[in-house]
Amino acid sequence: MPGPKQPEEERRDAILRAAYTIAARERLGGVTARAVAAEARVSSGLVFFYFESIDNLLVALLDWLLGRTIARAQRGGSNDGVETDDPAKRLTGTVALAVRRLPRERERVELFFDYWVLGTRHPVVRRKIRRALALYRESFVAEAQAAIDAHPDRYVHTSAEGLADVIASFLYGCALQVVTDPTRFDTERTLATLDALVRQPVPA
Amino acid sequence: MPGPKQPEEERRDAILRAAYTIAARERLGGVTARAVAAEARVSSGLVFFYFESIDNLLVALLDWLLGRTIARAQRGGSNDGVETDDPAKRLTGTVALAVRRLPRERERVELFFDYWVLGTRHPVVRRKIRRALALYRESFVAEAQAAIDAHPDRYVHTSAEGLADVIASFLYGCALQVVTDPTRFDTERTLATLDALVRQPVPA
DNA sequence: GACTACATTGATCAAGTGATCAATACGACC
DNA sequence: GGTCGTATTGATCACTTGATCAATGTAGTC
Repeated sequence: MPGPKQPEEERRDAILRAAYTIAARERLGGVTARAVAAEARVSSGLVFFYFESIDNLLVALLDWLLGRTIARAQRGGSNDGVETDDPAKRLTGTVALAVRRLPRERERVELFFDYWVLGTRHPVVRRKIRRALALYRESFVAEAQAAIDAHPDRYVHTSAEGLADVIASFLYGCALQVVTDPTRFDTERTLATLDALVRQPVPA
Repeated sequence: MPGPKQPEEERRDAILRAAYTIAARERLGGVTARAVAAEARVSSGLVFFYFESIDNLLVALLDWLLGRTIARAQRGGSNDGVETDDPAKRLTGTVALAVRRLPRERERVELFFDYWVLGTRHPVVRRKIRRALALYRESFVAEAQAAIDAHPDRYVHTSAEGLADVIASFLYGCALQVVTDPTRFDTERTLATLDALVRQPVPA
């Protein structure tokens, strides 16, 4: 029974939400035209009517995903930290926040890795993934610079970009471990260790 | 023209090597029965004769890959570092070695991430990947323990396992960045930053 | 040379995929 | 109420995939 049913509500969004539902359940491999159509209670042809190709749908889903994840990461990233006047403490606090958020974000982190693999064949996806990683990295540059400025004697020959890079590496690795083996990864132990590692003892 | 051609040379290994050739060129997604058979100059049926299923072939390839990569990592991991009597310097030297090795190992690291993603759907692969990651992590425990013992005042409430965890996270993140954007990632800058971050100034 | 055990082939099947498209139904406008 | 543009359907095509299997070739044995 063809014909427009709810032209007002954005049918496109409904399909996109259905795609996310499936992706959250069965990962990217489960996102097929038929599966999305079934989930959205829609014919398979309509998926192509709105997105033209499955690749386009996947890219749109990635955009949607990045919009939500990055927005949330930045919202809780720079400003929401613990109130401190010590830039170093502030930076470690930001890192701690990011690590603690990982277990909750597991679903999206998994999808992100899926897209990372997809990006090896899909240039558009690859570009978007790179850009997202770069944005995440750069979100630490400002606080890193402040920390460097506060302890110039310690960070000789160190740039804020380099420091942000190290932080990003650490966080990506934590994300990997969280997704790989959530029960094994001990968030607080890792943070305590990190703290001991970078702690600067006050000169007596 | 059926019939055994070179029964002496292990045909199985030839197929496995062909699978690796394709995987190195087009990643795991390119490893299909027909592609492997063509690369090995063999009929597609023979692939199933030796491996029964493509999943089995992929698992065998993963084993082969892990055997080579882990063996190499352990060979150059603990013993081959710079000669130092300071355990902390020795540990950072080991980490530096691991990071510097990444760009050369890029091909295999990429495949490893492919398998990591595959493991989310494939229990056997998942188990093997987890085990490989655990082995890699544990390869730092001994040196971490030595570093802690040498500076017990610094690493209060810090375990060797926790320290190895942090090191592993950092290295996994570096690996991700190397394969994502090899031209951007600055190995030496990252190492210098890491050094400044964990450097302990001698008390005046 | 016949026989047997094994290796090897390639056509073939079933399942699933993305994509196309003629047919149709609905809403709006005159 | 006709007709026109847009949504929507579902059957259908072309293609790729993993897997199967009867047929066929080869080496070794007696």
